[in-house]
Amino acid sequence: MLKKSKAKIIEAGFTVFSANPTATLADVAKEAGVGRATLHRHYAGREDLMTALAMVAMQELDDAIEAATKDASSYTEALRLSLEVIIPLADRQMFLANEPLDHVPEVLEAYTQQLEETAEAVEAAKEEGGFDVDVPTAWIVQAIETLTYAAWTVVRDGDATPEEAAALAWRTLQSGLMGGAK
Amino acid sequence: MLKKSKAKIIEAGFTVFSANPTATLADVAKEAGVGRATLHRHYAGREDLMTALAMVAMQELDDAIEAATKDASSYTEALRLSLEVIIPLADRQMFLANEPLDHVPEVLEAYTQQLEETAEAVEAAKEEGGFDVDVPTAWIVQAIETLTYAAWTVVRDGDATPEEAAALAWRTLQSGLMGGAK
DNA sequence: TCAACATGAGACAAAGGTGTCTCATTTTTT
DNA sequence: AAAAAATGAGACACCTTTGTCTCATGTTGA
Repeated sequence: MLKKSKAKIIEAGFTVFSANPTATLADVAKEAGVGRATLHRHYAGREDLMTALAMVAMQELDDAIEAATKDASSYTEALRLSLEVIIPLADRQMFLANEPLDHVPEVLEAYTQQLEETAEAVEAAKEEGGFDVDVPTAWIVQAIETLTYAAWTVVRDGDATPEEAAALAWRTLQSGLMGGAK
Repeated sequence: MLKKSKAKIIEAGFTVFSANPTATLADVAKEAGVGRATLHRHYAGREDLMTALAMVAMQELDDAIEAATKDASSYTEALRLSLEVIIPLADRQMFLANEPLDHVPEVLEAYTQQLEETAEAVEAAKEEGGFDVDVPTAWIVQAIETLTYAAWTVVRDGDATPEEAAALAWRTLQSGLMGGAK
């Protein structure tokens, strides 16, 4: 049952650290229904576990985006579809953002590549007319990331359904929230 | 020199915790050029210090917004001006977001009130036609918050000046980033 | 100058988290 | 059934952080 224990620990890690980023390894082990020693048998320490969680989270993101954009009709549409599928995954990512994992080459590389892929998609969308070429790509990438987070929070707070939140985030990105006349 | 010590500790708190949210009180004391015992004389413990930091940060925000919107011509314009002045203050706020301070009544109340004030301003701006009345206020508030954060990050990363970032954030909110023809 | 107060430095104990190890038990594989 | 592997539980030492206390020094204000 080696695989199962590792999987249970990872899943517990997401659950526990999402709720409390400073939770202890004992908390994680308990949530996983596993002895503390067993956790250490699979992951050398806290940083090891965090690294594993980060890698899993990023892989999940990759997979979800890959699946969602498989048959997108354009880069712009691919970005919209990505936004949609990323929202439910946000809670598996957010607690990692504040984890100082930049010094782990493995994580840094994967993260950097993810950002680059987004940037490339944005540039491609620009050529399609999906985004204004005069707006810096760095800004568009940041806006996508943070609006995804915003969408996740309003869903979490019960202020919108995932579909509604995705639509709002995309609209904000594309055409903003301006109203008509009074 | 009582006042000065407290002030130095607070300032050091912002500096140190911004760089590393899990820094120790010894780190803060050192940065403040103050003995660790002195820190404890002014703030009972870590949570006390964090609470003080949160209150100061929120007060700064209030003051900045108050000053910036003093002679705004409309609620919509007031929101734009607020966005502008908030961006440089973001680094004094962000590290507090991940601090579990909800159980401190003092902080919770101030934070709640701040959100409410923003929501009220948004509703007022809606009536002016600044925002579409069909877009939920909760979304607009979240979008303002997260785009402010986005603006702060691009400035931090050297990808834009504060003025550029503020303009980009506001444009995103108002009319989005859509491009014209290819 | 003198008294009150604030401070720095260091010692100290307490608490919590971490990592390691052992041993008995359970589970899996052969 | 027997061997091998994985696990749970607990004990243990180690380290860091925290909070308290004391004492000598420095600063402020009367």
